[in-house]
Amino acid sequence: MGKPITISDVAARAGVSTTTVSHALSGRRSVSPATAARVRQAADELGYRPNQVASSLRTQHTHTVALIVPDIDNPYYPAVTRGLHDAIAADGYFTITGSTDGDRETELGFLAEMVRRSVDGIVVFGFAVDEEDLTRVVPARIPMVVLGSRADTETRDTVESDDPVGVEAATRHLLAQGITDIAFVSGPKGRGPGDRRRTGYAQAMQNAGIVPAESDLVRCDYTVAGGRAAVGELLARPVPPRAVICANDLIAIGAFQAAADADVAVPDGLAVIGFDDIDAASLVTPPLTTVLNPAYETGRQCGRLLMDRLVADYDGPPRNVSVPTELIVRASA
Amino acid sequence: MGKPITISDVAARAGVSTTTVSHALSGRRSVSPATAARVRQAADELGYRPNQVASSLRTQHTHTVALIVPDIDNPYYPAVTRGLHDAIAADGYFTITGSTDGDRETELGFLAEMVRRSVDGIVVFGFAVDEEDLTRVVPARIPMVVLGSRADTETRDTVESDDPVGVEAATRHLLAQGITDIAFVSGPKGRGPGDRRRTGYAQAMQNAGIVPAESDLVRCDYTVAGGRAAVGELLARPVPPRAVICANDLIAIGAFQAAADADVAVPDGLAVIGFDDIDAASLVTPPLTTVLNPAYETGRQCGRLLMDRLVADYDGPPRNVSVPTELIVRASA
DNA sequence: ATGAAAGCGCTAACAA
DNA sequence: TTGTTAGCGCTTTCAT
Repeated sequence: MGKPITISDVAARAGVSTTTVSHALSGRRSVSPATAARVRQAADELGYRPNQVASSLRTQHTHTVALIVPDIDNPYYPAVTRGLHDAIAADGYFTITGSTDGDRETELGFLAEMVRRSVDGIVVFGFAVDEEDLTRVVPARIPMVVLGSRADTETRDTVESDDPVGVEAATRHLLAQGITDIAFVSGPKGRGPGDRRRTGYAQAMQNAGIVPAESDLVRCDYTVAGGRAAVGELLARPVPPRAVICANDLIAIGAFQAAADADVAVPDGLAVIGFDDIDAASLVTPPLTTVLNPAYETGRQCGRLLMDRLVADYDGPPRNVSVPTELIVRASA
Repeated sequence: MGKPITISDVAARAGVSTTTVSHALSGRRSVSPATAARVRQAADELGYRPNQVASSLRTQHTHTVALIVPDIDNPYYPAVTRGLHDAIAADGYFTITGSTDGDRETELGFLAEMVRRSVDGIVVFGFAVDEEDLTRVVPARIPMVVLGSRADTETRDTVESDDPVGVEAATRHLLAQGITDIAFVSGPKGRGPGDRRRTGYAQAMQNAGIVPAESDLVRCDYTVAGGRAAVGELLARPVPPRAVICANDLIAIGAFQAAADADVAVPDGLAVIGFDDIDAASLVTPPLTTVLNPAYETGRQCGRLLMDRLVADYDGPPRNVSVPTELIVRASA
């Protein structure tokens, strides 16, 4: 029980060389059926487990993919993780995960450590690292998929959900009901996906020939409290908007609270649309109309891009994958 | 750029042996300051990254911990993951994660693969594997922490949240308000944590000298739809209960819907208490009173137990850690 | 304070 | 079809 069994132990017991054991078990070279059987039996009897570390050192492949996210405990990322996992598990790859709090030093340190560990591929949700950091710290030989807007799409494989398209659909959904007085609640300037999402709103309004007032764009933190305050102010105006589209679901749920505060009914007094489709979206009252942020599919696409290079030997130019969002119509709009 | 830099490259450039480079960089043997400086400079100039796989093969330590969960996309597990991560990151350990869908073959396969990869420790949320599987597939030399009720507490390090204590507190919270007509909504018989949680309810009732009617225990799936149906039936009785304690938050949110269906107000007509404190618990209307399932702390304790054996060289008998739950009083009860 | 050399366990030329 | 041998890149005795 003390010493692990090695390939030599198996070779000795089967009366063959280690080479033959290796090939008998991996099937990478033909071995006579009789020998193969003897080897397998010896391996079974000894309870042999090939040492993957030794194999990795020799082959230079670890069958491991690193995933770097800001916070594994934020519901969006577990879904990505699951998608990635499902896309690579079939090829025998596993995921090693790092949660960085979006801190640049932590991101860089984790990237460096993954390089040391010879991971075969990397998926980065980089909040703080920039293109220059990536090229400096990750050797070009390691395939990498970059998410988030800081990626250089010319030189990197990237995956991105088409948030503007989803918000455009959301806006049209309101316009189709004759609602034109629509405000957009974005996140803090320059932080997070709010402004990118807003472009979909702007586009739809423009297509409808409507020019939103400056005052129809407001900002707050990506939180329930932020949404409640921001939409509260909106509703206190002499002419409050008839609908709000929010940069994420938490803000939208804050909008519910603001409406309750102001004795405004949702959706009749105020229509509310969120973004993400978090678990709570279908559980609140009324159920929230929102844009599905396809986290699982995003993770899956990351895995596909990586596997294409690692197992399918794709060696072409960088590819930029866009993952479709989808408007989920519930009761709030 | 093609070839990675190895320790020999550094040694050559610094004009010393690889031994000295190793020691200069690791500090495991004293090196003259002058030499150390030359080595560090050479390493810097070449952009040397020690190969962790080679190091692992030599030292037999991978600084990697495997985490096996049924579904990384279920909000409970990411929180555990985060706790584990935070407990081991300081010591330079990383986590490799597998999601098994609670399938026995998948669990076994993943365990075997982790053994092949020489992980230094394992945390298992095993739904399907039993004690015998674990001993068979995981060598005794690899420290392991087992969660979930199938673990043999005599021989294994285990971590478990004290769900019954939390539910007992929840029950007392109702009793203190003079509410005695309390039903408990558990999960399907023998599946999941429902029945263990119910023991806390039974205990509190007994302590109060109340014998719940047989009919005050009902069962349903751990879902919103399940809760809605089960509590719907409860409310349709000639004498409906004045309160329900639910085996998880989803069931409790289903109870909200059932109350709305029956035109019963929460909490005045029906008090509702859940379990877990999922994100949605504070977002629904009214905010849900629930028992906090300390997922993060659970993960952290797993990490501590492992690090004690891996880093602090603890070699004593198995330890069984109980993580405290906590009643979170909001508006629903 | 430093180095030579062995070897962790495996795979893959190359040879037979 | 099978074996011999040389490493993958590092750490660690053992010597000096």
